[in-house]
Amino acid sequence: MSELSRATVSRLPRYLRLIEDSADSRTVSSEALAAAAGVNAANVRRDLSDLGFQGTRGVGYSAPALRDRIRRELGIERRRKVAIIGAGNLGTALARYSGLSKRGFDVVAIYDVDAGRIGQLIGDVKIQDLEEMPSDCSFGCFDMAILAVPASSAQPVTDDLVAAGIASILNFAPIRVTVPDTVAVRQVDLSTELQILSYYG
Amino acid sequence: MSELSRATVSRLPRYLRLIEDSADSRTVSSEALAAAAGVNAANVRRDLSDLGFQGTRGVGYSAPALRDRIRRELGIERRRKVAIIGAGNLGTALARYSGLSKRGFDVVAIYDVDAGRIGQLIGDVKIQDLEEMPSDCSFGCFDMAILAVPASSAQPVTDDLVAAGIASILNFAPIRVTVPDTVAVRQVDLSTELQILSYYG
DNA sequence: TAGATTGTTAATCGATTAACAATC
DNA sequence: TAGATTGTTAATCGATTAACAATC
Repeated sequence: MSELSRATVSRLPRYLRLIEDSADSRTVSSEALAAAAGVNAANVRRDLSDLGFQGTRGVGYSAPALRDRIRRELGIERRRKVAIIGAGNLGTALARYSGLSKRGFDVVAIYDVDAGRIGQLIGDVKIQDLEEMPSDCSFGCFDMAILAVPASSAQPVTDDLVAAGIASILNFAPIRVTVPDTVAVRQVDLSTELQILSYYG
Repeated sequence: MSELSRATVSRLPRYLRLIEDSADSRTVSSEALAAAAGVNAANVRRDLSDLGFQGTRGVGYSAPALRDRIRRELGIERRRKVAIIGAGNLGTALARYSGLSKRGFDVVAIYDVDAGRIGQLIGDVKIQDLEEMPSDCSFGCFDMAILAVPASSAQPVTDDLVAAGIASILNFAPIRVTVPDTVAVRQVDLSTELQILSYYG
């Protein structure tokens, strides 16, 4: 089985969202998916074809079957366990975001170094000492991490996560972190986003 | 003057960051820029050529001149004024991020609807009533907005911003907003990022 | 001159899209 | 059958890269 292109993978969540947000309809057309994702209908058909997912000519695609297929492809056919590192304003905001649960992700742990925060609850998750993070990760409590720490801590924390066997990292710290090829990373940088916007605005 | 490609624009902030973060060196090579941005050196040379920026063979590119050129291209040769809409955990985290100032952006206003928050200070900016936002925007107090509001408010607030003449919107609310073609928008969605990571992780 | 590095070309690669036969 | 919509091809478009002459 060949890999999906990066472009295709980046569109799958948009297709999934349309299906999940329109709970009732049995079928969905490439045209509808295209409109929701902001792409061309031929592009959608190509994407789903690459996925090995077949529709019915004259009818469309089975919405529940497509939902399951995309979830399986994305690896969220079972729920994923996520840890949030850093319980400052950003980490707290991310932890409180209830949409995560709806999309297949459970925040199972939150870590911080501040003794004043450790032990407090965010939702129903207790903030733990960051020192417990590596063993929890090694133990398989979670396999995805969201970095919401200061720039200075981002790389050291990343190194600890990698050593503990993390699979994926979403980095909100304002600095790029480096990892081995075995670990998937995405970086969200506020300044970069604003600079790109500034060009177009 | 033809437009830069989207791919080129998305790399300019990475080149700029390298130069800004290594304050002392007079020249920078395409090889160094490529390593920092994670791309091919030929790609860098093509990008800078598209920008109309010339280096010196055998030497490299003038770092200060390139910095100025990229800033000008991105529209941050003068500082940009940014408003943050929503003073919850996320908005507060974004407002407190001092890196913004270093990258050419000044947070000049923060708005919220919560009477308990209005009047409080974040850094040296006072949280204002959201009702004052449209007139402030029309008056030119800011021309970029960061949305850190709940999903249900994102589209209405966006509509108000558009009506008031906003140039660019960075949307952190977990929902896609629609705007006229005249307005630049970027959406940062936590669930989508995690779903893409989940595929690769 | 010798070494380094740009600027540009041509080739390649990857992604998008129009178009339409297939078929429900 | 008639209308709708997929699945796929071929064309096109956009972006990347190797290679190397130009030249500092």
